[in-house]
Amino acid sequence: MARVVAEREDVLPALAEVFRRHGFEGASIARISQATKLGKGSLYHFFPGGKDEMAEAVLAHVRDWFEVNIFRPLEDEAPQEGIARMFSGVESYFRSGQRICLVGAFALDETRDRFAEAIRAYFGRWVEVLGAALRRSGVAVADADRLAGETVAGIQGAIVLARALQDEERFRAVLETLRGRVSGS
Amino acid sequence: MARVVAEREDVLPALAEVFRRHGFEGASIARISQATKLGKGSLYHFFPGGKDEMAEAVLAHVRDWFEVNIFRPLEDEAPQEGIARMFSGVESYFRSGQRICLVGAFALDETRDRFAEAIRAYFGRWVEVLGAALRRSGVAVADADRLAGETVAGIQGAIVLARALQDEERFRAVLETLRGRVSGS
DNA sequence: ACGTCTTTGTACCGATCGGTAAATCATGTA
DNA sequence: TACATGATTTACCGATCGGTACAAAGACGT
Repeated sequence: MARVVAEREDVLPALAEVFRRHGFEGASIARISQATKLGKGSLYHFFPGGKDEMAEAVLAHVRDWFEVNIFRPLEDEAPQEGIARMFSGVESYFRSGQRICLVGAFALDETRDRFAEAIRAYFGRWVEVLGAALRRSGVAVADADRLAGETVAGIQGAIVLARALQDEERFRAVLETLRGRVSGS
Repeated sequence: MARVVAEREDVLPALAEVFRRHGFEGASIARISQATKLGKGSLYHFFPGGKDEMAEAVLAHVRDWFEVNIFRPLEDEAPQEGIARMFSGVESYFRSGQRICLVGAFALDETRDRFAEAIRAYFGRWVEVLGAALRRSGVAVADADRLAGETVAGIQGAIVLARALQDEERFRAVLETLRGRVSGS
């Protein structure tokens, strides 16, 4: 009874990796079946809505992870600590740019329209909660939102750049610079 | 005789749009045929190498545009002018984040491996040429490369963020901030 | 008008696509 | 042991995938 939910949850990380590597269109059911070690039958048993439901579940799973490990600390802890936790959390989560941001990737092509709400919620909350932390740390209200947007954009761009140049040091360098921006000025 | 090349060139913008909207895997031959108004026969006549050759041609075409409109001005003009031209050029080229960066999108999923050289060359040259302009404008050698990377990453991230939030004002705001970074500090 | 070379439309190929259906298997309970 | 319920395997569906073959049509110099 609890096992059904548990097993579905257990598959989400592998499922997420397929979507990350191949994108929504490139993630074929055959590939998903292989990566999750679940046959087609089981797959459609756990996700009757097909690929769309799988992607939706993965997006929710990612969102949950960020909620617990990034967003909530930004809200609850002291600004400096929350922000420091965000940078280190992001760096290890994205494996220095070797692992991409699933939500960011979905935002780029036409699959964005299919999952518009989940994508908007993820980035909207990130910018909002980081902006609030910045305000609490003394950044002027007029600058906080702009600085939050610059930072989130910078992280997403760092992933693109690091993958393009195949240089994870570049990812760390950009994040280091961003870290200086939010604590310095 | 010259017409053959000319027609192939004429199709590249429409071809690029298909890859932009659907990604490499999502850009089916049927969709490409429809967008370019070229039948399968003509398509494989102009691009005997199939989809891979089409994508390669599009990447080269994009590269050429940036070479002429962004990279070379950064090299040839005064640093401030070249940089200003870069920002305004990028803003109109990406249509305030409504149009994505094809090269950046390719860098994210597994199609990166297929076109690794073209992708690396594009971003490598961008960072390099922007870094050189920054050095000429007086930025310390130690900071120029880092600032260039931050800027290019910021632009890529701004596209992601603007599309995710469906807010082109956000794109302009991030670019405005980046503009201040490279001229200010 | 002719022959040549480029361009196009169309039919077709095997493979794979996402998804369905139903039979079978495993498991826990009464 | 008998039964119910959840989980899995397997075969199959029509549609579409990327790509090929080839003949008809068009363009063009002579």
